[in-house]
Amino acid sequence: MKIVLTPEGPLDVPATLARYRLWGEDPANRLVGDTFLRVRRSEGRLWPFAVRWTGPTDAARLEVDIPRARARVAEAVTADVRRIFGLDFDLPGFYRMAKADAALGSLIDPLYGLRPSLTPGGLEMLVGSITAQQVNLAFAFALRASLVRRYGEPVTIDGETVYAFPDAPTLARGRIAELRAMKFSTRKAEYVRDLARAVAAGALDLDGLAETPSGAIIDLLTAQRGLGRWTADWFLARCLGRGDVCPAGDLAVRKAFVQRYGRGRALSERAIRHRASAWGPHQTVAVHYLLAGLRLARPRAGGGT
DNA sequence: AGCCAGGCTCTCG
DNA sequence: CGAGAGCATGGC
Repeated sequence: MKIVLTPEGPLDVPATLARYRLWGEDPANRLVGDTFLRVRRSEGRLWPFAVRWTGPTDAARLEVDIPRARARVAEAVTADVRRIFGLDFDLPGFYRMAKADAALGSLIDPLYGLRPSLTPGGLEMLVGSITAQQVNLAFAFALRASLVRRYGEPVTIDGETVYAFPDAPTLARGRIAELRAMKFSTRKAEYVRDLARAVAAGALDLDGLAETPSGAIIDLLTAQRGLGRWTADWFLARCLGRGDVCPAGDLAVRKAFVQRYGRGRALSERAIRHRASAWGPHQTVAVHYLLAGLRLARPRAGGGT
């Protein structure tokens, strides 16, 4: 089945998807030329799909191809695509607000059409965060890639292999020694396995949080060993797609605030949250622009986040 | 060699 | 509480 999506407002696909290639390969989110490949789990089966894009930033067009799928699966895949390409963020609204902010205003033009890319799977998002704790992102990508190749399920589409991210029961059965061999620290291996166990046992329901207040979600997640405030903030922003989030503890976010708002001086986490709160529902988008702005300042930088 | 990477837990004062 | 050590690896 083929579906066409036309975003409201601008969409720069290469900039939006840059995070899937800037620091390494993600076998569960593949970029092959002008095509994005991923797998959806639905009705107990795996449904690989391909997304191609055409048209200019102001009139982008996404063509989704889901071989052999029927309406129900196609609907679920469409929801995934909307999240991955950040289609539900109000970019025009963000730009109207950003014009009044000296630092954000200067980023509109060079990053026009950049959207936050959301991760459809809650477990995938959290495991990704665990791998990224405290280490450089290239190493984090290598960790995640080996985990996906070892525990995920490969599927072929368009002659390419893309992996379904491992499900909770599979990860829950993972051996610490095996993860250690993949260069996970013992701690991170435990965090991943224990998180997967909690999800598999139904003790932690990551799919039923749509209506839960952010504060309650932060409490819920940080009660799980291995998940702190930083992880919870990014989960709200990049998994649930909430707009009013600023991961103020994030090293790169702090760096961006020093650069744009600190006049060379570091801002406290508190000060960063306070300043970001003025952006209201556009905080998540604003933070992504600030992060991409960091790379913009350097030569040969991409536009991703 | 030594410090830093888009953190988190645990311990100790 | 807040501060500080430890975690494991790779890049510079």
